[in-house]
Amino acid sequence: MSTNAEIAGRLGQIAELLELTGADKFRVLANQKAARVIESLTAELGPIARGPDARTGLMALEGIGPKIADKIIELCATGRIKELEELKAAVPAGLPEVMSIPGMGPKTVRLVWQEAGVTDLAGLKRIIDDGSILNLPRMGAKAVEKLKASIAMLAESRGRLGLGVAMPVAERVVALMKDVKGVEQAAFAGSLRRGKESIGDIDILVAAKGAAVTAAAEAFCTMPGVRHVIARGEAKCSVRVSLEEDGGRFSGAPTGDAGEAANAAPTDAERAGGTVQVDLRVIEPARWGSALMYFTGSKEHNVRLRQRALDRGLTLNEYGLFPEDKSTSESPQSRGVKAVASKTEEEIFKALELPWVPPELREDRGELKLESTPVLIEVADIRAELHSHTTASDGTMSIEELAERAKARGFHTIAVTDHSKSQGIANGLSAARLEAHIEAIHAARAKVKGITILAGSEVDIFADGSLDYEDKLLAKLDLVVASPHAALSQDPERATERLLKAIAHPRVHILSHPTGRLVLRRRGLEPDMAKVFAAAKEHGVALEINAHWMRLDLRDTHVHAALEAGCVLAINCDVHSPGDFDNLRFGVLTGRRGGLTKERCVNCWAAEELRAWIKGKGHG
DNA sequence: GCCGTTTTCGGCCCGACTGTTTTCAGTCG
Repeated sequence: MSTNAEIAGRLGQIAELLELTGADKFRVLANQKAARVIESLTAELGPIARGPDARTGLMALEGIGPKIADKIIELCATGRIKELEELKAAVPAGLPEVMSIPGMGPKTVRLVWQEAGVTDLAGLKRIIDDGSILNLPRMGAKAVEKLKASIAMLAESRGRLGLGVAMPVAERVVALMKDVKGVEQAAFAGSLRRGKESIGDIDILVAAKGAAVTAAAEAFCTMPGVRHVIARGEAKCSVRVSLEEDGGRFSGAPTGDAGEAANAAPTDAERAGGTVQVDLRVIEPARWGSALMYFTGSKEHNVRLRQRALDRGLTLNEYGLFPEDKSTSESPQSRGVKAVASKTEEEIFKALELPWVPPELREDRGELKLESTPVLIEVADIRAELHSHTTASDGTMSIEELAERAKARGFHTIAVTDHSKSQGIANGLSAARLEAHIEAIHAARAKVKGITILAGSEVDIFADGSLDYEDKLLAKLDLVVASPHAALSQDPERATERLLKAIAHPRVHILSHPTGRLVLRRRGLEPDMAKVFAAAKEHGVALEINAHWMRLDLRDTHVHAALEAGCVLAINCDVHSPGDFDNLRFGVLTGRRGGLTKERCVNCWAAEELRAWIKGKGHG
């Protein structure tokens, strides 16, 4: 049994070790690319690799040729890859960690390994402490000081940040940069603009000229919260900024989500040592579009765009799209060549004969084949919240307050879905309490006008796929949201059966946070998602993107696959307290990354359409 | 190690910053 994650992991290891042996960099690149491709697949490769046409089947995937196909087949058949074993034998096990130190690339690691016998982090520290590292070529006092600082930083900054932690920091910095005199534009770019679920660092882009350039760099490096200036140049600065994180119910707040805070790992801020790296680039206003594109990435998307430019006799960089001139190696911008396009992203895409591509789709997952700009879902399209909790279980609001808050957001419908009886720690409702709660919801309906309040429940899906209430009781509800909360490390086969059984239940409307994963913290279930999607399509069950930034479950690649399978989706905030409504944008970003449109999201439907779907499903 | 509407071999994106250097190698994004 080899999951895609395992296959990708092994290939990534091969790439890393190859780098350390000084192998051809394109061979390294090929393994990295294959790992990346496999990681974002939703269909499992295992069955293909064990099937009759394994080699052909695998080679149909981009980036996988005969050699890598054979490695995958070998792994699935024997549980190991000979090449990897050999590399592991040849490269000391501690070196990959040494290479993870900022400033230590493959060349330098090789140098300290071969010339000074360093085989792990302790060895590196040793030659730094005894000063012998200075005897190596290109190793001066300053380089060693930086290395020391990097090692110290590494201990406290390993790990990435959740979207919800990074976004407020980025927004604060952008607002600050916009206030600098002479700054014409400021925005965050990078993986944050693409809406990725986790962020390594924050990229800030500023358009300015003349005195404003240095003013921007100065303001950036001295802004509140800067703990350390890593680099400071005219056009580029890097700093580490203090973090404040509120993980809400996932970080030990009193309103624990079914006790999940109790076994949760340290918060992002804690793991990151309380800081995040923020990079600033200052560019001329006339080059805003090309710079924004460049720094938004993804890297793979950019490579693809550059290739496309070259195919058209053009060359693309962060300064613009230029005519290619093979007679010189000097860059077009330094020769004063006029750009074909540079001011806006739109004009550059147009010059490359492409529609503008929304940032969330720029992952080299086929977005350059789009014939027009897709109209993806937006926060303003959402008209209903279908997953929320009140004081009856572990929420902080009464039914009336919840409904008023939802109404204030412009929603036409709110579903009250408190926890079911087995969620004892979340004060889950017994059958009798649920009966009474349904009555209370009906009473609130009469009080709060201008919004439909649905009586629902977030019903636990047990490990065997059965539900936490009797069918007779479920039949009294307007809406049933079914979720896995416990037994989240069961094997993929059982997880698949579990979810399929829940989906097939005639009373279930929405499968909520289907895998139970927590971003950067917990893997959650790893069922055969293709089967889950096929079943959801068959039974008309909506698959939820839980909008809390620590869940984002379904994840982006699942969203894409679910849409391909013909499913409808839901984006719910899983509201426990008033602020949770604000997480909607993270769910929407994730939906957009998967190509979600408002037509395919039940929360965007008009009241009558939504009601008809709920009713039809309920009697189905 | 992958890939091919000019290729089954010879390509494979591009620039800033840093530190150690006198013209550049390495790292990073």
